Amino acid sequence: MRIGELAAQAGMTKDTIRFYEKIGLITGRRLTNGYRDFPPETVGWLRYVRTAQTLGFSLAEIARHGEDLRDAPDDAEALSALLKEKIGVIDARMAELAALRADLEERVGTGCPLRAAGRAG
Amino acid sequence: MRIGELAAQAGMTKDTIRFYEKIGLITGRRLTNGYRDFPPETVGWLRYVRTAQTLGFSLAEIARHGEDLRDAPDDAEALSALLKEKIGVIDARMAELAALRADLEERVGTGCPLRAAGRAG
DNA sequence: GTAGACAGTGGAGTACTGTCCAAGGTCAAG
DNA sequence: CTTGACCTTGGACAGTACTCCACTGTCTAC
Repeated sequence: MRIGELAAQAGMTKDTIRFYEKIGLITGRRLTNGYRDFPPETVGWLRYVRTAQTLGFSLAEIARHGEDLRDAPDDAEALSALLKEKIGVIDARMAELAALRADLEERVGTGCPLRAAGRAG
Repeated sequence: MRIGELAAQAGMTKDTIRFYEKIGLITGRRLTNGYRDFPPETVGWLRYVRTAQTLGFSLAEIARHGEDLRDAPDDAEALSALLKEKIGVIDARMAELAALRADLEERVGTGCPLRAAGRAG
């Protein structure tokens, strides 16, 4: 798959994909004419990248996730451990969100504006 | 409260606070000697800012939240509506997180690496 | 062999979010 | 009246994540 099609399927620009390749977030072989050639799974990976990104992970972190998982391909236990670690991060983030949500919910009832937030303010 | 104490209580640097003032995220009066003077609620507001930020909201968005709430101070209904809207955003984000989490959980079981993710890849 | 769609490179520029620094003003204590 | 902790400003710099541009090469079709 060449860069144009990948860009279309992943919903991002070619420039973005070249940028991601430059920083090591994705890798691809080259055709004899120099064109990039990506395997179809890259689409899924790029979608995962977008999701993780909107959830607050930096590209560097996401790249590390990918490497971590790539580095332990034949060790199911290590892989599980890694995935569980990521799940832990997500759980922490969800807990933060839940706390913020509860905060706002409380304020819906009391009509107390945001600036008076903060339990120790 | 002067900038140093605010910085200490909010857990950020004075520079950051000056930056936040510059972009309109916080406002404060000035003492006669030119020093900034912040009301104590600013601590809570800054903590909210940090939380919202780690949840993926930009400073511009957060500033808008603040303005929205400031603009409807005496209208309890409008305020509730705004808070509910923010809660909706949080719920959407949590749903995304939950989906990502489920994705990873499934992979913990199957040992399927990340790159094969993406339902349409 | 020329047009047009695709691809490549390198480098500049942008927006956001800070962070650091130099030069200087304010104020309380000794 | 100096020292030291605090404050002011303006501006330079940094890291992240793109985005755009000019110029050039490749491939397909006519």
